[in-house]
Amino acid sequence: MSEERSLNFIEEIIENDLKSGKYETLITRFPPEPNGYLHIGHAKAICLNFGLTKKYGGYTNLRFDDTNPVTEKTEYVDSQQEDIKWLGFEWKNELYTSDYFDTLYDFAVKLIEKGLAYIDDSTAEEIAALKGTPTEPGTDSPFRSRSIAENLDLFARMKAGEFPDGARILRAKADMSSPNMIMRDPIIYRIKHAEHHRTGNKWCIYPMYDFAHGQSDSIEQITHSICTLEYVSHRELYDWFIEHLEIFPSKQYEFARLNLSYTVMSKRKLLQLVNEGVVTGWDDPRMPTISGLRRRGYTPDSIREFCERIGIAKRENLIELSLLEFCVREHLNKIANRVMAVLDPIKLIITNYPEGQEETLNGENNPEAEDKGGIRAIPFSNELWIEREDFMEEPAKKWFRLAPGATVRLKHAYIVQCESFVKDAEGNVTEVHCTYIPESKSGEDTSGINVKGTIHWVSTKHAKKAEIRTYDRLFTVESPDSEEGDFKDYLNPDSVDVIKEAYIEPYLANADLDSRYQFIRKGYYCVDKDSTPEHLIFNRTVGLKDAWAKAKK
RNA sequence: UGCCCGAUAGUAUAAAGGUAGUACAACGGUUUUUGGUACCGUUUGUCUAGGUUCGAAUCCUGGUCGGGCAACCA
Repeated sequence: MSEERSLNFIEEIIENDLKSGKYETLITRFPPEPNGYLHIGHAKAICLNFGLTKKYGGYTNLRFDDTNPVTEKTEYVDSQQEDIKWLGFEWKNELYTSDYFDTLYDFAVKLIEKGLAYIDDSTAEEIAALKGTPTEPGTDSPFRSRSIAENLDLFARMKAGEFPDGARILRAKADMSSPNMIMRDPIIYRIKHAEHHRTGNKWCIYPMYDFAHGQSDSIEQITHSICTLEYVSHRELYDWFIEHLEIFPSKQYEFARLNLSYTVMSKRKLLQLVNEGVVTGWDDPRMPTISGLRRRGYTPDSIREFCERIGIAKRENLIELSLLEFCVREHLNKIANRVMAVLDPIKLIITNYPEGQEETLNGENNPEAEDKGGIRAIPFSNELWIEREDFMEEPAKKWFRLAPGATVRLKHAYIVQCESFVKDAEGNVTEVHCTYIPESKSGEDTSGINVKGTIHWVSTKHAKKAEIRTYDRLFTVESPDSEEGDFKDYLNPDSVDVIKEAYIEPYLANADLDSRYQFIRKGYYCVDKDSTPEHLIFNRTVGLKDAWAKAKK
């Protein structure tokens, strides 16, 4: 409990600000644009912002940064809220930048009145041409010296809808020769005759990000406005507006965004995968979205733990997927009931176990749980399904499983010895014939025999069928973003493998959407949302560590 | 070419001028009715060249490398 985790740089700033009395209450915000689904990168920002106020007191607002009506939708607002709640966080106020459109308009008027903003009639191309380059200063627009009265009049008429899209824009009169390109008279309002998901057709001019974000922070008295590194150069402008508008001085701090190996994180690319049908939707279990991870079987705890472990810093990073997988295994190991499922079946026939005889075995559900998770009944008979890969005609060295003459334990049941096997015309093994040792029954073993291997099984007569979807990384390379060519050139063709008919023990027939299971020796699985009682579908969240698979290489 | 940000094991992240630590990964072992878990151990690091200092990952200077900035996107 008393882990002395050192502070990250943002926590240091906050502790100093609180200690010095600069602020009494910490107020942060999480400000997504509702133009897509939230992903694991957002989870990092969510855990940071909400985690900070959880730790130091104060509160966190949820603010939808909805200043661009053409990309935003209510569908996204809803999904984003669901995902934040699912992660386990509660916001103080649900707010929208669009709530501030009137105030923002007034701010713009104030800037014009102070001679710090002007209407520019230039085209986008002309503005770009006069902007200069990083090494050469920009040139003043011919409209820069317009009178305040004319600017006021034109701005009012922009708002009134007198001009078509692109005819004019409002720019801040900052510094056309600033070494910071962002300061070269940034555009702050543009004309867009578009319907907004909240304000409808009330507006036809919309503020740009730079003219909305800092002011919104200020209105909400956000003390620490935390964003990612690409906004570093915007900070100068952020402060400039606050200073000239003479409003509450929120401060912006930047941290490095999360990059995860074997996936992509930009909304644009994720949207592309969805639109082009590469994946089945935003919640495809292979997606790094919160909804995808949820459907995949990740728990909120494991994602929060992951965000905790990756840390907060300012250097670019690429986190290994194996850390995320470690976090989910660690949690699932504690909470998932163990069950048996055979994914690639062959028959095991116990020749000395009377045909037609059955017995019910007891299996503890989770050896990691305090009460072992309780016990469940497992039906046993003379004919079982076992995993094809658990039998080897010619055993490799250090092979612990079934092979001619070899003995193994059937989990929760008896020790069996392989006597013979049957192959089909193609040479594939179809049946393994064994004898069992009656006095080796699990829990009451008096046989004195020790076996190296234990394998899982399902009684053929009692087995239920299920579809099993096994997922793997979406891309074949660690960083699809930084490879040559299109990122889609590196898609993993085997990112999903569907087994239509696997056999599962009857206990699983009642599995519900919230349950997590460990299929013994295979991995962690959950019920997919498409599953029905008639057609059960399980998704593999993550496989178990497999020392044997490694040893084979 | 200008400005800004950054650089510590394979990957992340600590060490606020004083023993370079932790986690994941990798490797080896013990335990085990999951080749899982748990536990133990091993390997691997301060970008570079100078300077300040009794002492530098830390401060200073130069260089190198990586990233960002020229959307009527956020």
